[in-house]
Amino acid sequence: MIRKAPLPGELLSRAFFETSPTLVAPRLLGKLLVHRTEAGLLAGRIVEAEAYRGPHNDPIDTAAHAHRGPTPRNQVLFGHAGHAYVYAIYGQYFCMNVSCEAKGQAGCVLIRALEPVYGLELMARNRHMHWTGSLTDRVAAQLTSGPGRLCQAMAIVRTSHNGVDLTSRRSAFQIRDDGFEVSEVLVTPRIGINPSNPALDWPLRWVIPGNPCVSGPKSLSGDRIFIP
DNA sequence: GTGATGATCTTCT
DNA sequence: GAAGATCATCACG
Repeated sequence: MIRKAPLPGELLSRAFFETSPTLVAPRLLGKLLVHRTEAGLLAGRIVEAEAYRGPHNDPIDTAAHAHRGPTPRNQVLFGHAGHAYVYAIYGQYFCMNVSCEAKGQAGCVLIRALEPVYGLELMARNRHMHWTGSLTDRVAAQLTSGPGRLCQAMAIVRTSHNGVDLTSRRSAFQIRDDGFEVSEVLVTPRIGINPSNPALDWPLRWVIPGNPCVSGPKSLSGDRIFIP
């Protein structure tokens, strides 16, 4: 029988995600988002993530899709943890989240940026970019810096991936730990929140400092946190 | 490098 | 009917 090549690292368990997104988001930094496609293996290291809290918290996170309770769009967020929540935004892009918390409670982590690791040429094709064969910092950022860009590069679309269990061995779409260690992260407010939103300044965005693929304004400041 | 603008369409009110 | 967890492009300094 034909045996598929082993995927890098170890699959993250559901327990990893069955807690507050404010704990999950920083822990996801350095992990691999992996997508096994017909055209080849795609994978990127998570370098930026944001937490969106469920409506059971006080005060309510009014920037979160789940803040008014379940709707047809956000129902995945109220199910089991570790599932992909993929939605369309601004008519032409997708954003990819991982559901957190126990079943019945919402909460998720938005994956905002990756550092490309596997399938670079295919990522470039997905992004309609010319592939030169060398991965400069600039090219890496053009591939997967930003939630819309990384979905395009990783071939993530709502119709195929919304609701997929990222913790299943059978899934072509997973998050894995290849042992990469992150010693220091930066916390900042989230990107793209409406200025009139009370949650505008909540420090719920985590990045790997200095990574070329981190999105958003470089001027955005935050606090450094050292992970023991 | 930074900042403004338009594209484009789904979702919820 | 309005807003939106964005991006590419263009002007400007």
